[in-house]
Amino acid sequence: MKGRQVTIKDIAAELGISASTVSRALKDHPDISVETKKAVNELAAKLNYKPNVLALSLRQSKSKIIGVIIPELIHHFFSSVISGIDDLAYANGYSVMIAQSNESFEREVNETQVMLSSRVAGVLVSVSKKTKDFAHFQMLEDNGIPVVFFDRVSKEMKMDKVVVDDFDGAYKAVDYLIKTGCKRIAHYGTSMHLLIGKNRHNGYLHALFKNNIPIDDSLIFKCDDYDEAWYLTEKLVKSGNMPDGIFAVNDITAIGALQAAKHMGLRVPEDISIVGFTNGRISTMSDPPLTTIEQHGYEMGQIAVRILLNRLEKDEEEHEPETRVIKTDLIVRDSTKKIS
Amino acid sequence: MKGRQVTIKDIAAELGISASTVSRALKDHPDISVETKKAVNELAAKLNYKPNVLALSLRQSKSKIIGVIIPELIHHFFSSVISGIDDLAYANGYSVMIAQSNESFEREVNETQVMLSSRVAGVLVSVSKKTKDFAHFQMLEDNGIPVVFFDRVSKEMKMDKVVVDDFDGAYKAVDYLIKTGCKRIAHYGTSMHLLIGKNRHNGYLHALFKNNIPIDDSLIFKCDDYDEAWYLTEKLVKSGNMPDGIFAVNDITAIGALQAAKHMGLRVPEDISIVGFTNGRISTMSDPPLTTIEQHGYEMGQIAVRILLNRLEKDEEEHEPETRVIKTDLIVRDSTKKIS
DNA sequence: GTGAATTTCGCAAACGTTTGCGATGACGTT
DNA sequence: AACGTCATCGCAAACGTTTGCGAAATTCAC
Repeated sequence: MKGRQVTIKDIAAELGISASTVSRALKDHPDISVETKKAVNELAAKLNYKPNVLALSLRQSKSKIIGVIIPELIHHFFSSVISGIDDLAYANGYSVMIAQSNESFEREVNETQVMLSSRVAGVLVSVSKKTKDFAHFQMLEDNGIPVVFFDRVSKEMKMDKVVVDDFDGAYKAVDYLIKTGCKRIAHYGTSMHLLIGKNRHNGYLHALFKNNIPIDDSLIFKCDDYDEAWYLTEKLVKSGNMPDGIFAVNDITAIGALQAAKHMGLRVPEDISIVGFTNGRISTMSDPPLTTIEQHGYEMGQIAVRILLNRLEKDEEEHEPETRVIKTDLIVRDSTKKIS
Repeated sequence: MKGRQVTIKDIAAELGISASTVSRALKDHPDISVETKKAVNELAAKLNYKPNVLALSLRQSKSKIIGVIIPELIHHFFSSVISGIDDLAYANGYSVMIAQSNESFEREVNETQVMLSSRVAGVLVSVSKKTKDFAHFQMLEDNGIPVVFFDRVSKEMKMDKVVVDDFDGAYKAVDYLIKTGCKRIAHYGTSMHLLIGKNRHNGYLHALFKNNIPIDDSLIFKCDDYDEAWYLTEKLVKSGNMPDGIFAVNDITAIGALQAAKHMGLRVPEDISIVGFTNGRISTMSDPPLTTIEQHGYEMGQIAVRILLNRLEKDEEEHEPETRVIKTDLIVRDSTKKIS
């Protein structure tokens, strides 16, 4: 059963014609007679011929593969982005090669080498938390491989990006907290060297400012996962310096805070309101279900692919980098009070 | 900036030697003098030379790409499997090409064609719910591309498989419910034409049998998602025919039941105990956190890769299909009572 | 100094495909 | 009869790499 795969030459030999004729016949070239075309197509179907894309790619020195580099596959947000990428890529005849950096800079660099080696058509990437040097991506561009960044981006890169409007999303979240009566709102945020962290932070600040609420630095924390949120929230309750609202940088963190608060005897949302960010599957599963910000990951993936494809078919010499911003939506559930 | 990529010929030309010498120098062939090797390696580093794997794969008619076909990327379980696949593949110098069938049979067939066209080294697949005909996978094998199935498999396929011990997992879950005092245990199950559904169902039955509890058909339901579980549980409570334990086929379903039960005024686990299956991220986020069965998705991915790689390096003519069964673990949380 | 052994390298073919160009033959036109 | 015009097809090169084989050049032993 260990069969070689059938090639154009096999068809040519069986039919007693040349490989070039078979090639042309298969793509309906006008130079080929109808009978020959018919014979070729029939035999090709019978032998279950599939073109060898390796040879094809080698010939025209470009492949139909889109590379994707992400920090971690298991995050719901990233898998929804990839889902969007895969669907649109598939619809356009491209395949998707994935590589997770596992938040390791070395591995991320290594993956870019692999992408280069594989001569992918282009690369979509969300950088790892540790990445502060972007030379490896520039290297891809220098070798003619377009790069489009999504979600996790950096300001200094002058390349195509598609990001979520984190500032506005954070603003909406905090503004809603205020509108529902919260006066002392904490922010559980992530590292500031990622734009995403900075922008959400600024959105938070802006909402306070717009509503004439003074900024209280003692309510702003670096805290971006479940366990940290548990610990921090527990400590806050014990300290007696409890806020009446929390805006967390992601759903996991929000739920950590939510559960800790409940565990400490607080009622959500009566005693404290909590808002997350991402609208992952888990946000509907908590008790109460979490008010959060929808990031439209699937659409983000599709847009990234579209930008890449556009650039590939344009094939221009110089390219003006573009930044696409995706609007967020506030999803109101029961971890916040209603607007009265 | 739109640069061609550096090839072995470029190095050869610049150094005034032949391409074959460069090739041999790069892989430390003994035929090449130390000085030449040094010169080649230095220039290769300077020019940032990366071998073109397309050409390489074409030459030895086999690539270093592992294809993966799955129903849906966004399921936590599948993304953890892929994570395991990717990590081990990466460690062995392979890349991973993914393709989601979106539970569509046509697309699944199509993806196998793409895999064949891409001349991948092997394919790992979890079949779609709609797949009842496996000819397209046999076609891959006939063309010399090994296939390893995981999780969603079918009995009649005589190929390599790696599955979770669903029967035993279900048994453990239900047995635990019984040991903690439940007498009337419902099963929210999935379609029986997937082995996974049948095995979990049988595990449920076996646990009842072993504990001398009569089987009550009115407690067995086809119900495998969040909304269905909500609706069904609500109906059960209203009917007054409420069970005191539920074994659900997955976490999502379990949480749907859990929330509906709470919403109807029942206490979990005092009035009703609930066990899920998968141990996804969400199972820690519900209130109370869900008792469930750990499926070891990450390990499953790694094992699938290992089976594939073994087969690739063996390269034997005839191959005896192997089935690996992964043991599950019961994860006890607070949606069930304690053993007294 | 001769022959043999050894070191170091290049030639060319091959993987499967595409494509510019030229070749062949049939046919029609003068 | 001589020519041009088509329609149909094949040759060969190219993409980047590996590798068997042979060819130089050098070294060694006598």
